[in-house]
Amino acid sequence: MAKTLIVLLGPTGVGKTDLSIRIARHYNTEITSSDSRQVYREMRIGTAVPEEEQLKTVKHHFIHSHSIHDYFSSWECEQKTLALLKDQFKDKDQMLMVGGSMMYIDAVCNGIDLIPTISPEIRKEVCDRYEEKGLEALQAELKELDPIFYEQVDLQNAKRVIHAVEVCLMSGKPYSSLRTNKTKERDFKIIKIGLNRDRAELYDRINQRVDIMVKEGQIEEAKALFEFRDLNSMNTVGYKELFEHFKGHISLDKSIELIKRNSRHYAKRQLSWFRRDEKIQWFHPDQEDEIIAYLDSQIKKEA
RNA sequence: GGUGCCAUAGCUCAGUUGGUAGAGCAAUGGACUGAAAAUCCAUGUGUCCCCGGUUCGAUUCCAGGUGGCACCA
Repeated sequence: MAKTLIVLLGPTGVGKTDLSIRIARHYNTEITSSDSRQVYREMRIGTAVPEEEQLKTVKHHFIHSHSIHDYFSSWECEQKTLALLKDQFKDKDQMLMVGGSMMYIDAVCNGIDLIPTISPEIRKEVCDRYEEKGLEALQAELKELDPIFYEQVDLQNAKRVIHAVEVCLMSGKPYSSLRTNKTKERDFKIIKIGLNRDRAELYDRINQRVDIMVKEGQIEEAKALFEFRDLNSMNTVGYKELFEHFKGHISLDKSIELIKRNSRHYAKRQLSWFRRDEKIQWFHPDQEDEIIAYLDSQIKKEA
């Protein structure tokens, strides 16, 4: 039988976690996470990590596996997840991957190109130049270093321009020459289940979830991490807004309102990314039986 | 009960000396290759409270009604 990776994806707050437990138990398998924030053990309430009970019921991987001080990226996600799957598929036919981080999912399913990790020195150098001379200077630099990518990139997006320049400097090659645009072959089958619900309903759930997080101690959790606010891992919805409040820039109510709005925006961006993936079969989270039936039929299909 | 003010987008409001309207926020669509819960781009959705009157034409002016707020009883 072909080994199968079941991917359960969808926007934040849609209800992936609860369903994932049922699916994992149905196939008597474990869960690997594709969530760029739940990997960090210092964050619990604000990232809506699965409940203790759920973690006990089904073994999870890449939940709280790293510290906010660690470097983690979609490349690590791809490498580590593939290694885990290789190991798990020795005695399992199915594995379940759950999470909403678009690029992480993409990295595992399709792979990403080999690009050098940017050294802190280069990152600082390029970011400083951006601060001092502005976006236009970096655009001009990119035009010199990689005229091909210069034509493709969204020039208004400073992060993209900065990163392209960094890669060129780091590798000594044009960034575009490292981008193969090829999908990597996997030696396992992939079935993608997308969860979605009515937009108003989704936003309602998101808003309510934020209120619950606050009740459960999100403010205290964020306060304890305030000193690490400059870490990239702390550039996270549910924390960065509270940091603004701690700095005295906005009221507590305003920061909570912003957490809700930013979560909604994130959900919208996730849907926008997922929509173009034709391999995703979409369901409402309540359609548990339909989902299991669909998975069963797909697993059998090519076997 | 009386007087005054207000009623325009999902919300807060601006505006039209009479030619069917626009800001902020919210919202919507999109992009995305090692920071991605990041970052960037685009988009105005409307019985201008209701009913009459004046007018070629009323969201705008006038009368009445309804609702809200304030003050006086």
